[in-house]
Amino acid sequence: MPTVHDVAKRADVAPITVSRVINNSGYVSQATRKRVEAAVKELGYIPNTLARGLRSKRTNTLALVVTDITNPYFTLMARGVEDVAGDSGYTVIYSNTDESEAKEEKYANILAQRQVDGVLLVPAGGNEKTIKFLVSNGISVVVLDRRVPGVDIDFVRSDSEEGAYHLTNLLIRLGHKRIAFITGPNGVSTSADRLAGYRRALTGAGFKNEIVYYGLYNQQSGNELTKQAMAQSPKPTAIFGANNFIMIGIIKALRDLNIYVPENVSVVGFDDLPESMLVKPFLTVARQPAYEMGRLATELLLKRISGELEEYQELILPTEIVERESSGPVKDSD
Amino acid sequence: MPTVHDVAKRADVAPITVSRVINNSGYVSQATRKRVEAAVKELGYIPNTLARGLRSKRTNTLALVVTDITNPYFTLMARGVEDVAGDSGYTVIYSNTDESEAKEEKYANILAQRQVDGVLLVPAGGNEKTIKFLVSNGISVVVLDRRVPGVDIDFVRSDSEEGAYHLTNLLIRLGHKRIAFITGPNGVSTSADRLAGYRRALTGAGFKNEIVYYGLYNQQSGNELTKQAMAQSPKPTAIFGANNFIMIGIIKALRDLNIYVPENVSVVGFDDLPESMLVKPFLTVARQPAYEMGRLATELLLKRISGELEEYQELILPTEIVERESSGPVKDSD
DNA sequence: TATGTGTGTGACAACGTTATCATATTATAA
DNA sequence: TTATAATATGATAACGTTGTCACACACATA
Repeated sequence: MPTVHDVAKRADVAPITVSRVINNSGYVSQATRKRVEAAVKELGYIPNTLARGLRSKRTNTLALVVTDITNPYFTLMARGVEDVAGDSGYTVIYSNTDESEAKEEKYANILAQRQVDGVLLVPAGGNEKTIKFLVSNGISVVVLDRRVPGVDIDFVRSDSEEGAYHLTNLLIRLGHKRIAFITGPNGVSTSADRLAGYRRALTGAGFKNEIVYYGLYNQQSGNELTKQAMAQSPKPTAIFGANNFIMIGIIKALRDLNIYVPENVSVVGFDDLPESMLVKPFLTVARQPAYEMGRLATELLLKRISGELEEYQELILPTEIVERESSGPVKDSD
Repeated sequence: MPTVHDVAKRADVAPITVSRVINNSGYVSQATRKRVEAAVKELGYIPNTLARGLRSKRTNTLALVVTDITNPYFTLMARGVEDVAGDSGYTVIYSNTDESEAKEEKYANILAQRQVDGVLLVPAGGNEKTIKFLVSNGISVVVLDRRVPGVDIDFVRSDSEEGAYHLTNLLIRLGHKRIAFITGPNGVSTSADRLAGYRRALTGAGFKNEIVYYGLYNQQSGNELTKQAMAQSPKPTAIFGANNFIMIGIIKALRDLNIYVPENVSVVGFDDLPESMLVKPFLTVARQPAYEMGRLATELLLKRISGELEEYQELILPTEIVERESSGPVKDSD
């Protein structure tokens, strides 16, 4: 492999001049630049990012740490991240925590070893440990999707409370009075915020009977909790799933129970599913602007890295209610 | 940030001994190891992978280059890669080429700069340029999913020809005689192989009327070509989509045309869709063992990197035919 | 004419780690 | 008892790049 030295020798300049040419920094005359560029091409020179990073303290690498990259919500977010990062010459490393703080810490350690310039983090728990660890190792952090109380850092998320409020109100307007809320882990802020929105809507309508099930943000959990909910008497006439996978679990459970949606039970929830994978979109949802969140968070992170930012930011984006077939008026008998 | 030197000073040893402890290499006495480990902990020492890689020539990084990581086929493959890589202490970088050779070359260059130890490549075109470039830069390569003729390298893919043959035969057994084949780009080997399987089945049944449409491996292309196909007279009674996104395009086009599946037209194709995202699996498919392919390819790559392999391997895994509701017997009138 | 500013180039050292070679001690085999 | 191997530790240099400082020249300004 040729190095700057080889290129320098061939172009009859000092290595540092080669560096200036490939980094487009400092002063280099047109003639010299041409000679160096020719030498680079002739030798097939490829700069070594390890040596670069070691010396310059910048790796042009970001990390996106999410709970589950196969969730289309995070996949779309990743696209937003990738697009902004790529345009600025950054490479992105992805990691999955599966909602485990242990995994999160493990990855944080790896990212520190790799000297990434910044991390976009969807925190697995409410724990601030990872954030502090990264920051103390000189790595900029933007927290995505979730709140972490009492930490001075940049945040980007959508308005879970407001989205859940509107979604619940939609059900109430359709005449539903017994609305079950099936959500994720108790300690995760999105769970709490969506629950708060659901509660605000119920309270606003004068309802006192909240029906809440905590579980995990996955299909199986949604499935099991739906069966629990539908075993009660009287049954709920509508179910709110706190994320997309939970919603699918709900729909499948209802089908197993021979309960039609929306004729017998309405279903709504958070996060859309990708049109590219569906024959027909069916679910009424509060859609989070995942791509935009990824974009904004990355732009924020890059500014933070370059030091152009003073105060910490907290960006909260609105959700969009998309009404489809899974929600309908309550049956008269209910 | 503390370095090996700081740790060494604190543990009263030479830096190289610290290196031996954290790498578990060479001889270190129990007592010394304990002291070093204590010092590492006390100082919060984190090894710098840049320096490590620069000196040792190994970065413990692999890259997975696919055409579209949002395709669940590749997402599942990525999981297989990640699992094996993670277990062996490797980090994985992901890149999307969107079937563009230009992007592929761009990423190959970035990966070379980053000194990755190996690349798992789904080649965008039939071009061997990228492969040769990587190999010439000392990077091991395993080619996934597609053939590239005339290149000495490791291959892992599934048996497209055989899968397409069985799928087509399934339609023939159901009485279909006019079977349209909607596929991806002409130059991509999976297109060619699946077409070959389709042809072999037709020939075996004595049919002469192949109906083939080339396009892209996406929903829109599947959609448009289906409308073309259904504008012919006589219409096909079954359509074979060469991948999952094409299939979804087919289904949507048929719905737009008020054609029922499978009552009026049967639909089959390659690649399954993730159960986690579907309310109800519906499509009859040849399922490729994507996770297993990812696993095997990564194991192969790691062996190739460590030099324990002599001859180049070519692993071809069988597909699994999953019969569901989208395929049914042809109507009598046809 | 003296001074300052923009331009162009290079020498040197350092980033943090580990490969390589060297040395010393202890255990084992001949 | 001597030779040989296994164990334990360290000194030195090198990986490939760029930050920092230095120097030289051209031109403009006071």
